[in-house]
Amino acid sequence: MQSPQPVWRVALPVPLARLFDYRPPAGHAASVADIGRRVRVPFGSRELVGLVVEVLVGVLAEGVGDGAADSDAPATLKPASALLDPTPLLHGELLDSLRWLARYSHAPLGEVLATALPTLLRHGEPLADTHAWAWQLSEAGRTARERLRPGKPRRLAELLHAGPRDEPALDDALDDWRGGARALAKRGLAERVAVPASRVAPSPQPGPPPNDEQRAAIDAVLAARGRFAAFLLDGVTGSGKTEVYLHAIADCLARGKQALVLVPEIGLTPQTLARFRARLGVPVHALHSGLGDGERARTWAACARGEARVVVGTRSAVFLPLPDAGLIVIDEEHDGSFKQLDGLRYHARDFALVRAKALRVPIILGSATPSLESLKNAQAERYGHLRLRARAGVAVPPTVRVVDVRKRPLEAGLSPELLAAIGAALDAGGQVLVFKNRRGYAPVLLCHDCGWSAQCNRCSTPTQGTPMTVHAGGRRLQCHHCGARRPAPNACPDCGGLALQSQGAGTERIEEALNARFPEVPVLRIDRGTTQRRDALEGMLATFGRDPGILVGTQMLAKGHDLPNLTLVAVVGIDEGLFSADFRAPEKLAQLLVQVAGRAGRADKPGQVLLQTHHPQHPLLMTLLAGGYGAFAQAELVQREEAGFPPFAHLALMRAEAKHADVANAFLQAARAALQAAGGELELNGPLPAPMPRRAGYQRLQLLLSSPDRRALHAALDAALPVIYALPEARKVRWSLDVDPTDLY
DNA sequence: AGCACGCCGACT
DNA sequence: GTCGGCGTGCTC
Repeated sequence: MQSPQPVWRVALPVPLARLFDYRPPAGHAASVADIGRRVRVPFGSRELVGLVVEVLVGVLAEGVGDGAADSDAPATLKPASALLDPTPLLHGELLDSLRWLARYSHAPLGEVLATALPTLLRHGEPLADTHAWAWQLSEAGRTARERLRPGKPRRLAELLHAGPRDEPALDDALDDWRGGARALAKRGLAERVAVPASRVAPSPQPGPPPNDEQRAAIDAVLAARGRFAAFLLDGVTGSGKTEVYLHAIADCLARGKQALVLVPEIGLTPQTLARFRARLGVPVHALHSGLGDGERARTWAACARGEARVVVGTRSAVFLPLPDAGLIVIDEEHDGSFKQLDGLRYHARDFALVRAKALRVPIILGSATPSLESLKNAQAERYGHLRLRARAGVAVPPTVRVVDVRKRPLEAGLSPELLAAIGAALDAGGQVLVFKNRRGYAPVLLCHDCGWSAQCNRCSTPTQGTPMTVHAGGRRLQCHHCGARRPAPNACPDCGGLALQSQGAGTERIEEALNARFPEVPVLRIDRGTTQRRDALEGMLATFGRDPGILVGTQMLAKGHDLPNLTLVAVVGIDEGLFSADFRAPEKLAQLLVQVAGRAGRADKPGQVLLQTHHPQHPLLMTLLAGGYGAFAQAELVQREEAGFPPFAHLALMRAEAKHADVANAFLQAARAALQAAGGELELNGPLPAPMPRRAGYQRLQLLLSSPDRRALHAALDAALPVIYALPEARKVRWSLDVDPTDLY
C-alpha cells in the first residue's frame, strides 16, 4: 500500500438507510475539516448534493481497524465531482443534533439533512449573501416627489424623502409598500441599495411592568442563563405569556445572544412580528411556509453568521443554525402543527428540547392548555412549572354554559337558545363568534327518496365510502380526504328523484342561516376556504371592525387575533370530538374548547361561552367545566396511564400503502416478524387496516409498536429496520415509520 | 426516491 | 415495424 487514501463518507438525500463513500476530487487534501461541507457527487446516472459526514483517513492504507471493512477499496470508489463549501455548512451542535434526530426517528441521515436545509442549500447553491436592502429616492425622485398623485407610491416617496429606509423598517411603517416601490423604481424615481448587515445594538422599548407572577417567571428563566433548563409556562389566555418571552429575549439580546421563537402555523401574524420588533428594538426575522426559497435561504445564512438575533418561525425554524444561542421559546407548545406529518415526521417542540440541551440554553414551553406530555414532565420536575393565573388587565374569565340540544329543533345545527343568545349579544352591541369544526356547506348530500348519499369513489372508511362534503352553497361536492371535486347532481343518480338534501351543517351553511336570521349585521366566515391567501385573515378581521357582527369559523379562529369586542362564543358540533376513537381526541377537544372560550370577553367586557351538545353529561365536559383544563388534564393522565398510552407508553407507527391490500399486509406481516425477532418489551398491534383503509385509490394498513420502555422500542427498531429495508416486500409498497405519532388515525 | 433496463400492446 | 406501459433492480 502506498500513501493513505482518504475516503469521504457522504449522506445523500435518498431514502436508503446508508451512507455512500467517495474519493475526494484529485488535488484535494481531505481531512476531518471536510465534515459538514456539501459535495456534488455522481450517483447512478445522476448527480446529487450531499454532505460529508465522516472522513476516513489513513485507515485503509494501514489495513487495520474496522474502518477498512466499512469501505470498499478506494480504487473502485467514484471520485466526488466538487466540494461546494469552503467551510463546513453544518457543524457543532446543529450537526450533532441532526445526527441525534436521524437515530431517534430511524430515518436516513441524508433525509434528515435534506429536511433541515433550505431548498436552495439542498440544491447546492452557495450560502446566500445577507446584506440588507434599503430603498432611497433617486435624484429624479427627489424633484418629482411633490408632483406624484396621492397613493401608495406617493406615500412611500414621502417616507423616503427623509432618508433611505431599510426594508424591515418599511414593513413596519407602510402596509404593502412593495407595490409602490416597484412603481417608483420603474420610473427611475427610487432605487434598491445593498447595505451591509450590521449588528445594531438593541434599543428596546419598555413594555407594561410585569405583575408578580410574570416577574417570578422571568426571574426563573433568567436564573437559568447559560445552561439547559426547560420551563413550562402555564398561563391562561390573556395572562401575558408573551411579556415573559419578551423580557427573557431582551435579556438574551443584551448579552449578545440569539433567541429562537417557534410558533404554530397560525400564530405568526404581522402583529406579532411588529410587537416583537418594537419592543426588542432589533430586526426580527420571520420564517414560515409563505416565504420564497431565496428569503428562507437568506434567513438561514443570517442565522449561521450570527447576524440574525431574533427569529420567529414555524416548525421548520427549529433547524436554523444558532451559533450564539441564548434562549429558545415554544409558544402554544401543545399545538399539533409542530409535528410534521409527512416525510421526516419530527416534532419541532421535542427537537427544540434536544437542541436547547445541546446548546446549553434555557427553553420556555408556553401554553394555556399544555400537552399532557409537558404537564407530566413538569410534575416530574424535569421542567420548571411557571404558572400565570391572573388575566392581565381587568378582564374577567368568561362564564361557560352548556346548552342541551336533545330534542330541540335545529336550524343549520343551531338551537333556538343559541340563536336567542346571539341576538341578545348583538343587541347589546357585542360581537359573536360561532365556532364549528367543519367547513363546507354540509357534510353529506342525501337522497330523501332512496337513501343514496354522495361518496368519494377514491376514499373509504371501514364501513363505507367517505361522504363528500357539499360546498359552494350546494353546487359542488368535495372530498376532504383527497381533495376530489365534482359538481353536485341535480337529481339522485340512483333513483332519479329530486329529493336531494344537504344533511348537517358546515361553516358555509351556518353562515347562510345566520345571514338570513340576522340580516342587519355582517356575517363573516373564516376557514381554509376563505383565507387561502396569506394575511387574508388579518384583512378580513380588520374590515370587520368593532361593530356588532358575527364571525363563523373553524380551528383557525381558536387562537391568536385579539378580538376585543367579542362577548359571545358559541361552540357547536363538538359531539364528534367527544366520541372519536383517537386516544388524543379528548386532549385536543379540551384544548380547543379552552382556547376558543379564551377568545371571549377580553378587555373590559365580560364574555359568555355556550357549548351546544347532545351530551351535556359527558365526563369531559363536566370535568372541564367544574375544574378547568388542569382538572381535565389530571383525569386524562390517569386514563392514559390505565390505557397504556403516551406519555406512559412510547409509540411508533409503521404505515404501508399499496394498490392491493394483501401486498401492504404481507409487508407489515414481515416487518412484524422482524420486530418480534428483535425481542424486548414490545407490544405489536396489527397489521390492521388504517382507519381510512382506502385513500386516493391506495389500500392502507398500519402496524402499531408500543412499549413502556423507550429504549426497548428503539432497540427493537434498530435491530429490525435493516431487515425491513431489505425485505423483498418493501419495494412493492410505500411505507413509512412515525416515531411518537401524534394521532394514530 | 429517481432512473435505467427490459419485455408486451396500439399507433405513425 | 416502433413508442411506451410500468415491473424489478441499483445507486459508493
